[in-house]
Amino acid sequence: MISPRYSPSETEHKWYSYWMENKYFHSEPDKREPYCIIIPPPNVTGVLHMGHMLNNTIQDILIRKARMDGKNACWVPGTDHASIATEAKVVKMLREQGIKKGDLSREKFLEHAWEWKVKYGGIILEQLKKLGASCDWERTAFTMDETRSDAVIKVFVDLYRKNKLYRGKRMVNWDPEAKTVLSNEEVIYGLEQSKLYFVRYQVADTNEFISIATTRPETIPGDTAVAVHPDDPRYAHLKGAKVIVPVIGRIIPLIQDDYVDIEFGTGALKVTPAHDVNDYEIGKRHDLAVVDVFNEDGTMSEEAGIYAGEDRFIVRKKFVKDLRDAGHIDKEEDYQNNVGRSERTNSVVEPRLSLQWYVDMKALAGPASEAVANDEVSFFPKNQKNIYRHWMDNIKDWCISRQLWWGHRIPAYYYQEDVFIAETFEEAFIMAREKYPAIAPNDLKQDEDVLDTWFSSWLWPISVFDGFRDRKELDYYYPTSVLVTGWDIIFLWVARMVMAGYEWEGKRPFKDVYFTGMVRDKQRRKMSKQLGNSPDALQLITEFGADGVRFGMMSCSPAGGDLLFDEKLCEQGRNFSNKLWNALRLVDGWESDQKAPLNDADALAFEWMQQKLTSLASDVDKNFKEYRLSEALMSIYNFVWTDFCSWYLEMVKPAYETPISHQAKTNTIVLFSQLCSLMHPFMPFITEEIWHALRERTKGEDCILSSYPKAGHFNQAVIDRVEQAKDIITGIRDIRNKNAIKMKDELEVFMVKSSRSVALLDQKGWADICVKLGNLKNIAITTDENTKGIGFISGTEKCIIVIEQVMDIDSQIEEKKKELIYQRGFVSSVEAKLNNERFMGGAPVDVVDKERAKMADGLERIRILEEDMIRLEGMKK
RNA sequence: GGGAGAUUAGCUCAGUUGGUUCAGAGCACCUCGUUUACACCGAGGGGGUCGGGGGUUCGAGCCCCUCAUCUCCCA
Repeated sequence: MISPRYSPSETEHKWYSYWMENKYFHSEPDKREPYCIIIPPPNVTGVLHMGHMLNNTIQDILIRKARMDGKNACWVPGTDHASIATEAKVVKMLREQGIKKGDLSREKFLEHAWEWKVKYGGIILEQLKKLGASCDWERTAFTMDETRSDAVIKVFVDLYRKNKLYRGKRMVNWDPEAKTVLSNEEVIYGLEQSKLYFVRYQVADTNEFISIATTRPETIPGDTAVAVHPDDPRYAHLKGAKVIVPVIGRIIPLIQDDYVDIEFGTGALKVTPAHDVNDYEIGKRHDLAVVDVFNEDGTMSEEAGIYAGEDRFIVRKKFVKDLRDAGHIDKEEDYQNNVGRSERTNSVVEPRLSLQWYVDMKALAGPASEAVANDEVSFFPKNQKNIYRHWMDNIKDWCISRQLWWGHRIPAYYYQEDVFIAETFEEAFIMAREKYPAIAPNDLKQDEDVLDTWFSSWLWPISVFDGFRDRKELDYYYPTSVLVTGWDIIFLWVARMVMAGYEWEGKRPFKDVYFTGMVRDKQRRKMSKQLGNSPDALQLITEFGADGVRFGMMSCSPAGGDLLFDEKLCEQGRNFSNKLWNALRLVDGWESDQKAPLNDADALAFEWMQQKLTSLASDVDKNFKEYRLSEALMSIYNFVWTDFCSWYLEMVKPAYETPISHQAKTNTIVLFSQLCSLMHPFMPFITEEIWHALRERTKGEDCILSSYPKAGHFNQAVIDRVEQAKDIITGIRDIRNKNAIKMKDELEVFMVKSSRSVALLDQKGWADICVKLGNLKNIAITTDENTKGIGFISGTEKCIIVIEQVMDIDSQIEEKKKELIYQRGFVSSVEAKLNNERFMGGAPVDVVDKERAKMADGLERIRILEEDMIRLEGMKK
């Protein structure tokens, strides 16, 4: 006996192992059409969160569907090394053990880091298995493994030789806590409460003062000019003057520059070229000195001249006090300004001048921009195209060095003023020796920095196939079919992959990009660790089953739209699993009779289901093509729950302790199996379980490999006839409800004779279905429109239920009245159209014909309603 | 400051190139129900001036203008 509750945990484990043992997820190039997805590599430090669940469920759905479509499906999994995050984790771990990073050599530190990676780096991949992810695990890649590292180094050297990569001194975003540069994308700006200080600078050799406004008084020691707008009359007389930096005493020029905003503050600006991007530009224009007042950890430098070694924010307070004591503060105002913080460490980002490696993005952007513009790479949803184009049009060079140890060390080797770029030290040394014959190996120093993690992920579609060394697999799988990722990394990752694809392969890396939304909570807040509003992913799986969670994530996640997550969605998924499970219990419990022939009603019910299932498959197919997965899922859900369970199973269900015909049971199993196939990509575990429970399967005859139901022609007329039976049955049930007629009491129903009603009753099995589900004595044609009873309309057919006693006639008359008003409105609106010369002249013929049909139907319904009302009035007396 | 998008039932969203009175789905809600698959259920039902205003058209949820509100991206 099967349990009345579906319990997912054993089932899920059982089938995942089974699939793995049979190597169903593994792909090798062959003659079939490939369908390939590369996973957005999760961070090795990561644990499964809601975003991963959504994203990977989508990929799994697509890859399973492709597999069932007969394609050679390959989903390549892997992780990325996440320089900053991982290094931070390792440093923290070491600190807990009492080891300081600074005390370790680079080699020793990396040993610890690798140890950490081996121990914890695979967690997230194991978690994906719990979700049901059908990745080709034999292909698991890591951005820092040998193959991927080789690709990174090759690409660096290649770009350098092609002159698309350079080293330059630029203002960068500096994270003083991680002591590394950050890309623009890694800086998060937000409004913060701070203070605007008005500071007086004395004009040299006068008693005059000029006041500037600043939020960063601690950078005053780095001032090398004060700037005013050339058109500002307030300061015109100071042209060519010099001013004295307060407290510090340095004499600096007063300059005029268009950049200054006359309206802001006092209209005078302190210029600190070392610590502000705009000031740096001004400095270049006026040939100003650059005084760097900070160390790399955000403490004051020797050059600052004061408070050397103390933190910038502590110094801010101390220095303000000094200024105040010396009478240089005019006033202080509360002020809100945009502050950039490091995405990883949350420390305030410091603009800093430094020598870094850059990729010349303008040199790479052309084909990548073009490809998306002309849909060679198609974005879903489309609106991401604009965002992408805008970024491409305003592209900035990509700073790829990071001052860390965990990552790919930059293959740049320095000697004196020269740099040699080569894949290996040996090669670089040979190059160096050609120029400097006397050089010794120890004289050639490799760059201390590593490369940005994205500099390895942008190669992912190529490097996972070892494409920079061996074309065999690349030629088969590349370009990949679709990339599924969040829109938040469109620039960091997607755009750069497209660039890399064209740069090294001359081809798009993927055909489609499906951008998922962000997972948010019910209040639309992004899920985050800090807020603690993110449910434990694995806990959810335990509670609702992987299928239930997958259903929950997908049922409500429109393509590209944000997903407002609610556990209730998973609950709905679990309930759905249970519904399926009980449908299995029902069918499984049927005793079948080999000799009994298939009756007409069961035959019609089956025919109806088959036709409707083909229609459903057509919808699903269309939705898949447009990545409308949630719509595809919901249409299947409705079909299974309503059409299959509530209608079909009730139609064929045998009476108590009566066997069902063998054919009807077989038909039902065929239908149920097809539904399992349809649902399998969304809910892989329970469908595989039911598939096998329905009947014996031969070896290898598994749901995961079954053929996905295909779109095709279907007989709409058959569908419509049974749909009308459903409508009539619902009408009967409604009248039962309203008149308190028990389901047990059999009723007699007549349909007034018309060509349509006759055709319906001529359909074999049609009346039987109505009789069974409506619990009728009989349903038949009558020519007597005045048959005593209560009438209702189905489509344009008048039906009469023979009843002696009608409850609450007034409210039923009221209902008819409302319906009549509605129908009259309908008819008059159609009439207005038909009487409108311009409509008759302008509208296409088929539209006019439709209007005429609407008119006729409407008039018929009005006629029936009016008669019904008269009859009801008559029953009152 | 520049740009993009949104506004449809209590909530979350569909609504495909204007053409059934078109206003839909799921959830939530209300009434009834211990019929032998399932109360994680069954049957039935109610609910919206499609943000406001104007325009184009024979016809507008859909196209145009305008106002309001919100969200996001970039600086």
